[in-house]
Amino acid sequence: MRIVEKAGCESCQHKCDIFLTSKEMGLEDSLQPRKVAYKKYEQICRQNSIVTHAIILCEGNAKMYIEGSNGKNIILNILMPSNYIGLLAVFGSPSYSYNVSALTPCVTCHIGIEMIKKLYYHNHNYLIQLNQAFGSSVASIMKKLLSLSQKQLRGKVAESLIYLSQLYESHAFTLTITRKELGELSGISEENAVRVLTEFKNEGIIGLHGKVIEVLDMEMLQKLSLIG
Amino acid sequence: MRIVEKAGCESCQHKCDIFLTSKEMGLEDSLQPRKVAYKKYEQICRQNSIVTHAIILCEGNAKMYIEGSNGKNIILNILMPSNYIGLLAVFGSPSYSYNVSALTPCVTCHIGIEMIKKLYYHNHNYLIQLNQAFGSSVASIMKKLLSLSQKQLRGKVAESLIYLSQLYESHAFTLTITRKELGELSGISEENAVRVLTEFKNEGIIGLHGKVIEVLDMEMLQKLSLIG
DNA sequence: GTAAAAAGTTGCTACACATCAATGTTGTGA
DNA sequence: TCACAACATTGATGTGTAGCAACTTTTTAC
Repeated sequence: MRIVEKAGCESCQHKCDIFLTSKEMGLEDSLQPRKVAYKKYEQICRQNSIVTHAIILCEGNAKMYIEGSNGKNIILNILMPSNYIGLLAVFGSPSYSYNVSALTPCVTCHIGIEMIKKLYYHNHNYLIQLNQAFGSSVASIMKKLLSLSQKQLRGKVAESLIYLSQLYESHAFTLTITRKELGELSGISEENAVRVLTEFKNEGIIGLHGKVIEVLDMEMLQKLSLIG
Repeated sequence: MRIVEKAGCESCQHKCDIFLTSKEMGLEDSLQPRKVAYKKYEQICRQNSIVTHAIILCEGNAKMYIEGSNGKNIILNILMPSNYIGLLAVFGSPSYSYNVSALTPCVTCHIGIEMIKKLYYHNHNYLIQLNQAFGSSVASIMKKLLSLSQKQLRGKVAESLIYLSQLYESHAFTLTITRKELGELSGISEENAVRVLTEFKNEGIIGLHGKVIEVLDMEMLQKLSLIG
């Protein structure tokens, strides 16, 4: 990781109004937000480490995941600009309860936790936005909980494909994750992720060419996801 | 459910300062908090229904659970006084993402969402408390996610027993849930919940007499939970 | 451009777990 | 107190899924 510029961060300005507000407040330089660049695979934040900044993803794709005691991971989310990264940890807990690492080269915006707290009181709209983002994260974790414990292979993969299709806002998309990671996103093994993808291709539900996936029969995917 | 008194609610006053604040603010009667009584098994809030009140559990035990499309449940938490019930939904989402129902007769305190929003701005300490409770809920859901997807029977049950022991703050406790619900709490079938309990008893890890469980070897439980 | 590493694919096997069934036990309401 | 329902327990069985191994394809790095 390297710091690319001290302040500015126009790319996430539209979202959170942090920068306008920070200017209004006339904050000293050391409290101003910073942009940081990460290489592919680099870890942006680590489970159990202390939260010192709120982080917003400005460019690139990242995965949010938790790792179990046996070394296997579960991917909770794929993060896109301009998602919050530090969000779930900022106010609730002093340390991260998950990892985030870069799937592609990424640029993030780091905002000191002290400044966030000032803004917290200064701008109520920002606060409500933060809480809403928080809430929808919880809802999506709940969904994953159900999916992992009750659905079987095909239902889990179907759900992941629907998720990815919504994430990329298109029926055709290029995966930024490997088959192993698709397995971790679905809570299944790499091998079974491959097997189910092949099945879906053979059944005409999806088109499959390496990392490029095209959803051909979304209705069927929805159905598969629902029945498990 | 029945409304037992219009305001007051001394039992949760120590926790959130809502009532002191509401008096300071001189709120009209219709906005004052209300106490509500529920019978055993009665549902306190329902998945997908609209959130109109923040709810605090004042007396009794309740289970927070989500239900899947196949009718099977996952119990997220056992709630004790004075846990928040509506918490995860209050600011994040307009509707509940889970169910809560009474395991024993319960008394709750309902606070109109409008009043919560007023308090939100009026008392910053309350706000921070709320966010911290929110955060620890998220952390516990993450833990469950890992447990469900990576541990096997004995590890899951061990984790549930540790959870219950901490919940009741004692090595010996009387379950307010059935074996089926212990299964739902652990993400396994009722039959296997029974089998593992019997195993643990035969191995001298726990004492077992119907609903009364005594943890005899907490260290072993911790170990079992960790290795999965 | 070539070698090495990473990612992807397929078949086979073992087993952990859910499910079914039968039966015993406890609790509850008339 | 009796009858019925809910809860608890144990054994037998089928199957969904992880893990292993062998192999091919793609990507990465020098």
